Amino acid sequence: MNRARDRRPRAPRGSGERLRGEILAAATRLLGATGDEDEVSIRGVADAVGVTPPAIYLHFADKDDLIYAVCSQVFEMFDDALEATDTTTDDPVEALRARGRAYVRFGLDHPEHYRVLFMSKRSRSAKHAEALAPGMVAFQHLTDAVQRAMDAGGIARGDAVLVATGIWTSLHGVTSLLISMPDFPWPEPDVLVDHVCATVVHGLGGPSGTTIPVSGH
Amino acid sequence: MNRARDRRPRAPRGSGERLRGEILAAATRLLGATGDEDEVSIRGVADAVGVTPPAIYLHFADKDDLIYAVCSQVFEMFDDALEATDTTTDDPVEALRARGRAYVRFGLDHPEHYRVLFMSKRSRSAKHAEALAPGMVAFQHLTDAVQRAMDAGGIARGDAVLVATGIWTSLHGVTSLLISMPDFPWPEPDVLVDHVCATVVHGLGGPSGTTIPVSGH
DNA sequence: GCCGTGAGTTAGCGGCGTTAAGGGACCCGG
DNA sequence: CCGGGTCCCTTAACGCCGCTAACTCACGGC
Repeated sequence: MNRARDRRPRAPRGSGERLRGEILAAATRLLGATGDEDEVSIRGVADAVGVTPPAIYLHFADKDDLIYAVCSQVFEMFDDALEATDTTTDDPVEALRARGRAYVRFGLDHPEHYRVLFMSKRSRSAKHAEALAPGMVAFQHLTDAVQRAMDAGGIARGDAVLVATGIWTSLHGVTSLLISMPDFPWPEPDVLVDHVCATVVHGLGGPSGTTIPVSGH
Repeated sequence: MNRARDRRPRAPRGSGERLRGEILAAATRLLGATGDEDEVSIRGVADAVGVTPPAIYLHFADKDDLIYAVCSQVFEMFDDALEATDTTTDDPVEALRARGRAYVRFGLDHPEHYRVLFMSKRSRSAKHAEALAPGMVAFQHLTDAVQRAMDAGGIARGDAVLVATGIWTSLHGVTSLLISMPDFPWPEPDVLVDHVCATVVHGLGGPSGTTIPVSGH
């Protein structure tokens, strides 16, 4: 491993923030390498940075704070990634599907971060809610996209928030199961994602008699 | 707490299995009380039973083995609970919806166990797969129910396994998010579950022009 | 009555998150 | 040129954790 056993040189006077950045970077690297937050230990991070464990606490309140900071960093790109899909099409229904695909892709691209924010058990702290804030923005944007699809007549009118919630939970279901049960005999992820997106969207009504492209065997 | 600090009387000769049962019961109780597997410690379980920690290892290989045994116990009722819904209706599409509602209800009734089996990170051990076996039976039965709905013309024909997978992931999405993000402003769980079930099923096609009962506000 | 064996125990290892207290280099006022 | 403050980090330790090696001790069979 990349152990920096050699003590890191003392930081110059003004730069207390610098260590914070190095800790964050090391933690990010370790979380990515192990794929498991429990494998990322305060002691391990300290060692990778070349510092002693208590030094971490000068910049982060506790381990959760550090982990959330790492995930928060990644999730700042979350809403951007989803919003970017809006430019790919003018059809608001197709836009919903593209958004769904982007959601799942983002989760699979950052499985550990996704797990920490959406699948972990310590979901009641204020820190967690804070780290999750970008996700809440993304939810609002999903609701907006649903409303646009309704206004355009692409899907049946109804409670946009409820419909957005339903879409979100379904996409989360795909994402989280693909992450946590990699050994299940899944169909090709793309096929599954497209199927769920199609099911969810067309299930909302739309032009009557639409035939669903259920991917046959 | 219920600490049984007093040493438990020595077990008679033949009854090695008895302690196993007591350990399992204590672990089940502790998991239910704390709602978090990490809060259930070998030392805590041993203390609750009135025995020293190493005694646990006479009956369980390691902590995961114990936790999985606890969850496995609960999940033996899983498939039964879902299959029981089949007797409630003759309409195979309505049967699918009833099955979906039962799935979510089971997850919410046993959140810690559901989390361990479907949302935890140590999902690669043989023990885990074993504990999950009843869930796999339930998946097969879901696939069968989907096939019946297709045969009856209730939903569009297609790959029953893919469709079942899509239904499962969507239901899991609702269940797992309700468990792990209790503070999100969810709609009433029943409303959400019914909405997702309706969306998923009607999204699969069926008689053209079906109007979806999207629950408006 | 001795002896094997089943059913536990005592003692301890290495790891964890976290905290209290201390030290040493730097900057500034004198 | 020197004393003091302050910032950055260390040393030492506490109390948990999962887990293991080695031992004890009562019971049942010969």
